[in-house]
Amino acid sequence: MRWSQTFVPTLKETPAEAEIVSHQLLLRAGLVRKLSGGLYTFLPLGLRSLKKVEAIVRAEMDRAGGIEVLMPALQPPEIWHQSGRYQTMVDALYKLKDRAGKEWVLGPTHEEVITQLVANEFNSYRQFPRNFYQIQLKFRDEIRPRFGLMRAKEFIMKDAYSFDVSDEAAMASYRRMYEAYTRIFARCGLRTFPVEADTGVIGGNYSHEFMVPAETGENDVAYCESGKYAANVEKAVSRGPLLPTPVVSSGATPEKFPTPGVVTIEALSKAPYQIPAFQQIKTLVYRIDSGIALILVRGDDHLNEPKLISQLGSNAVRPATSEEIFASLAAHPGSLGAVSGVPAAVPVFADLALQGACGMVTGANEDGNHYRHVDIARDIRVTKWLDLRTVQAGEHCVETDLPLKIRRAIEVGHVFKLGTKYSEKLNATYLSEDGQRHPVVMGCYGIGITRTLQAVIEQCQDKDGIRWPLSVAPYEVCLTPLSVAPQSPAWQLAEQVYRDLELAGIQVILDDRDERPGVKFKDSELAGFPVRLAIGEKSLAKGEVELKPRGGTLEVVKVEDAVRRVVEWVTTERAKYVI
RNA sequence: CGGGACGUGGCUCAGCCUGGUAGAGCGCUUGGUUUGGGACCAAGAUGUCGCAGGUUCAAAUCCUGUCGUCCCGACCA
Repeated sequence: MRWSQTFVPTLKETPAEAEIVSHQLLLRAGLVRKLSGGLYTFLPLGLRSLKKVEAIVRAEMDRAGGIEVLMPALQPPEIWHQSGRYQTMVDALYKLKDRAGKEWVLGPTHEEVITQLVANEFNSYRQFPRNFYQIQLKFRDEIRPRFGLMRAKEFIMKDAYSFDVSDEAAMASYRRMYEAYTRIFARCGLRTFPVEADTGVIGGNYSHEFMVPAETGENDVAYCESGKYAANVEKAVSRGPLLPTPVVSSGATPEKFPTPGVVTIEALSKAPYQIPAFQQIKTLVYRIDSGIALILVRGDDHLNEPKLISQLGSNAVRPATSEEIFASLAAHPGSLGAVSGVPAAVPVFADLALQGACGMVTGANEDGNHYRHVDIARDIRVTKWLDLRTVQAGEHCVETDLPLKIRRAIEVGHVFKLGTKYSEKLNATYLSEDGQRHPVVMGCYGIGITRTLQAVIEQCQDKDGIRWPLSVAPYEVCLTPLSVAPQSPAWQLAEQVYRDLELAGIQVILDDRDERPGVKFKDSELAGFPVRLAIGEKSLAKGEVELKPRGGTLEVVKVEDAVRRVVEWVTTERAKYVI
C-alpha cells in the first residue's frame, strides 16, 4: 500500500478527550475516530490491526474445534424473558421498537440465541460435544463509556459456547478454550495472566478471566508472587485480615454510649472515642430479593458485593435507600447495628472474619448512639456466616501463605463454565444412551476483540508511539524513501524494493508522501510499524540503505541485500508469533 | 444516577475573574527558499465563541436552562 493512497490522519498533538496512553495513540496514530461517546469509526490502519486480531482468534478457535456462525445482533426480547436475563440485565440492554410498536433488543451477548439454536437442532448425545463461536458486534448500554475502545457502547467480541453431555466433558471443553485463549493472546503479542473470577450475571460456577496488567485497567487482581494464586478481588480470598479479630470476652454486656454526630467508622476511631476500626462492626443494609437484609463486616473491611450476590444467589441486590433503612430499623446510616431493634424477619449476614468477635463496637439503631462490649456470638442473631469481605494487599495467600499483592488489570478474555442454567430455561436437551432426556451442559467464552486491540497498544508503546507486535501490526514494514522525486535514485530504488517485498508476501506500506524526512520518521514511529527501511541519498551514495526495527538499533544494509534482509527480518519475527 | 471540569477555526489552547469590534501555535492555501528527525520567509483563508433564553446601550465574558465531552464516584452507612 502506498501511504498517499490510504488514509492515515496522524496527529501531532494529543486530543484533549483522551486520558490514557492507548486511547491517545489510537487517535494520534490515525487508527480510529470518535463518532460519539463509546462509538468509533475504524480507519484503515486500525481496521487492518483489528482484522489481524480477528484472524488470530479465528485460527485458534478453529484449531480448538470451534464452529463459526454469525448470529443476529437484533434479538426478540422473548428469549431474554425466557432466560430470566431481561430482568437481570435490563440496565445493559438497548431496546428499540419497530414501526408496529413491537420491542426488540440489541444483543449484549448471545447465550440465549445460541441455546435456542441448539435446542431446536440437537437431540441426541451423539451430536455432542459442540462449540459454536462468532465474531460479532455487541451492544451494551454502558453507564459510562470510557477510555476509547476499552468500554464502549458498541464493541466487537468473539463469543463461543460449548455444549456437552456431562460435567466432565464440559470441563474438558473449558480447558480446551482456556488453552486456546493462552495461545491467542500470546500470538497477539500480549502478556496476559489468567485469574479466578466471579461469574456475574452470566451465571455459572467456574470461571477465569484473562488479564493484561495495566494501571489503567478497571479490575483489581489479587495475586501471589509464587504464581500459584491469582484472582479478581471480586472473588479473591486470603487467610484473613492482618490484624486479628479480638475473640476474648471481657464478660461485660453491651452498653449504650452517646456518639452525637458520629456517622463513620473513621470518626469513631479518633478522639475522643479511640476505637480502632478492627474493633468495630460495620453494618450495611441491602435490598435483596426477599427484602431488607443486614450485612455485617469488620470496621476495617470492605463488603465485596459480587461475593454477596453470588452467595445469596439473589438477582436484584442493591444498597437500601436511606428511607428503606429508616423504615425497617428506625435509625439512619451511621448509627446502625444488629444488636437490638432488628425485626425478626430481617436476615443478618455476617462476614466470617467476625466469627467469635468480642468487645466490639457497633451502632445502636438509635441515631447518635453506639454499643460497646458487643460479643457477636452472644449479642447478635446471625442468620448466616458468609465470606463477604474484600481481600486487602499484604494478607496471606491461601495456597502459599506469602503476602498477596494487588494490581490493576484490563480484562480481555473470560471463560465460564455455565452448567445447565440456560439449557434448562431454553429447553436445550438431548436424549442419552438410555433414552433419558437431560439438559445440555454449557460453557461460554468471550474475548473483547476491540478491547484486546487497545490493550496491545497500552502494553506496547513508548514515548514515540505504538510498538506493534508484528502479528497485529497494520503493516509489517514501512518503506521510507527520503525523496519522492520520480527520477531520484532513492525513489526508483524504493519502487523496486516495494514491488519485490510485495511479491515476497511482505505487508509493506510505502511512504510516498512528499514530506520531509523528520515527518516521515515521526509518523512511522507513531504508527508503530515493526520495521522501517529508509532509503536516502546519503547512504545510497555508499550503496547502502537503513533497516530500523521499531525500538531497536539501526542496521546498515547493502542495497543489493535490502530485499533479502527485510524478508529475513520479517520471517524471523513472524516465527515468534507462531505457536 | 451523584459530584467535578471543560465546550472559542481541522487540532492544542489563551481571552472570561474586571462586559466594549475574537487571538496564538500547529494544520490548511499560494509563492519562494529548504531537504536525514515533526523546516524557514512572505502573503492568505477559515469562527453565528456548543445551543436556547435572560440581564445590559453592549455578552465569548454575567445569570438560567439545555446538549455534548472528559474525569471521579456509585458498599465505607
